[in-house]
Amino acid sequence: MLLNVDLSDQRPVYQQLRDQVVEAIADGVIHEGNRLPTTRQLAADLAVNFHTVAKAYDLLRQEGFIQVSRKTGTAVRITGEGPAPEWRAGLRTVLAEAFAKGMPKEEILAACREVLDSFGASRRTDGSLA
Amino acid sequence: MLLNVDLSDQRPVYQQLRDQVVEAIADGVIHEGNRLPTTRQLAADLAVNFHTVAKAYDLLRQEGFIQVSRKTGTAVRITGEGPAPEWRAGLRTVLAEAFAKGMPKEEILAACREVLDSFGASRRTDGSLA
Amino acid sequence: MLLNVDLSDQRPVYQQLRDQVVEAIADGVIHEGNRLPTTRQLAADLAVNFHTVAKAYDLLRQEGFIQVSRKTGTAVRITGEGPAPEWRAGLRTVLAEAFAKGMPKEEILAACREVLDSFGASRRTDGSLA
Amino acid sequence: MLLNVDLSDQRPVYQQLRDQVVEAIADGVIHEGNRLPTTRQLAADLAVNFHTVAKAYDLLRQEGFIQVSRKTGTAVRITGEGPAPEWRAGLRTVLAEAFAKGMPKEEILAACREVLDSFGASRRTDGSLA
DNA sequence: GTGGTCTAGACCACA
DNA sequence: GTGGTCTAGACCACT
Repeated sequence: MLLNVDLSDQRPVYQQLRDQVVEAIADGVIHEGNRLPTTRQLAADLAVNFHTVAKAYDLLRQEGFIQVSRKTGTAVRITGEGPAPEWRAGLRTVLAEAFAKGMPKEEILAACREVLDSFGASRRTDGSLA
Repeated sequence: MLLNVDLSDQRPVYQQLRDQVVEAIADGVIHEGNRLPTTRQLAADLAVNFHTVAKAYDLLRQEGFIQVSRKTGTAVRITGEGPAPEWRAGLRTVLAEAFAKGMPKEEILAACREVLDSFGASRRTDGSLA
Repeated sequence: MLLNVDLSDQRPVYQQLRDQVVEAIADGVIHEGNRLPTTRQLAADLAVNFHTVAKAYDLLRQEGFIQVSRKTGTAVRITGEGPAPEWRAGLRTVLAEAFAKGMPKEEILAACREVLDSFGASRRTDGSLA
Repeated sequence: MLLNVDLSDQRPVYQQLRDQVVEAIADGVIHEGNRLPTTRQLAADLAVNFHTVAKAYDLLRQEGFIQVSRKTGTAVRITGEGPAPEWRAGLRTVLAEAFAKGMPKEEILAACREVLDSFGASRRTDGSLA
């Protein structure tokens, strides 16, 4: 079960799914060309409304993380174009939260390094997502 | 005009204000003990309802960034306790967004370093926030 | 009618509702997973504004007593993490009130025991809260 | 400095003063007949408005903890009549907070015992309060 | 004069 | 149909 829904999470369900797919790509758990389950399939597995899954997929498509085709379904797509320009604003806010709470810059940077080190390490064979 | 509202932003207004105050603290633009404008004053300056400002202030108070007193109004408060444990999850998501888009780890780390370098540097003389 | 509002009470209405829900959980009248009425429904039943009920629910959510989901509404959540550290300060004040009024320590302790004995005993069949 | 004011505390200042006096009586730090500072004196020491101190004293007087005389000033008064009937409601709420958070009854009772044990032990010679 | 509470009602996001 | 956001305005508590 790679994707899951936490109802106690503040984020909307579609956002949770979107974030988990992005992190799964970063982790290397899913790769370029891997196919994602159909919206109805994933919705059934997670016991959520399929419109919710569709919204998450649509968001991922707009952001360029996946490619949707009527014939071949939904597939992961690595573009290499880098994040959108707004990305830095989000990074700035997250880092500011820690620094404004008194966390030293070196520790924040160390945390970033640790997180980055955890990316691109995992591999899985079956490619199932849920 | 340190604080401002962008209606085209998808974030709620109170969240924008919260984020801007946190970044202003990280930037060193406002410091321990500095007073923030009164809810009604800031609301008037930004042309939003005072309840919206009050919600932003309440959120900042819950997070420990400010101290609200009926006597002295609202003041910045530096705790030095570090960010909440959930903070790392948010950091992970943000960094994953860049890495999944093909941005190299070194570049991501460089971006983090740049953002951190921009903190704690600014100073302003008048202390006005809006 | 499990929840009710007393306008002559000095506590704000949202605090009364919060306290009553906490006591209802302690009493065992409502359990893990039980759904609370919707904010607008409860507001209508109690003849208060739905924002007031929403504030009570938001407080309970912050404290970890309930879980709010756009999907399933509001549900009771038992965490088992124990009270916040500040809890002892509140306990101390309450006990001091009795002791400073001359109530003997054994009697105070007996009162605590009685109150605790009354918890976790009740059960109700219909599950209606208001 | 027996009494002090914490602006970051959620409680109003007059309530903080009232609680501290009650706890000081329970602790045995101040006794029957001890005189409290004048409102103006205490207000000056704590750097608060003297109306605030007057409000705290008035509350304590209404509750029977102190006696106010134009001639002899304000003095502590132990009545031995026990707490007001509403006291149990407050106790119930505090204990419910812990039990609803999963704290075992024995632990709650142990906490009550510890707090009670801490009462009536202290003594001070000079009787100064602030 | 500050923040807090409550009301009333509109509109939106989410599922 | 649920909760969330925002507006508008009244009144109160506290200092």
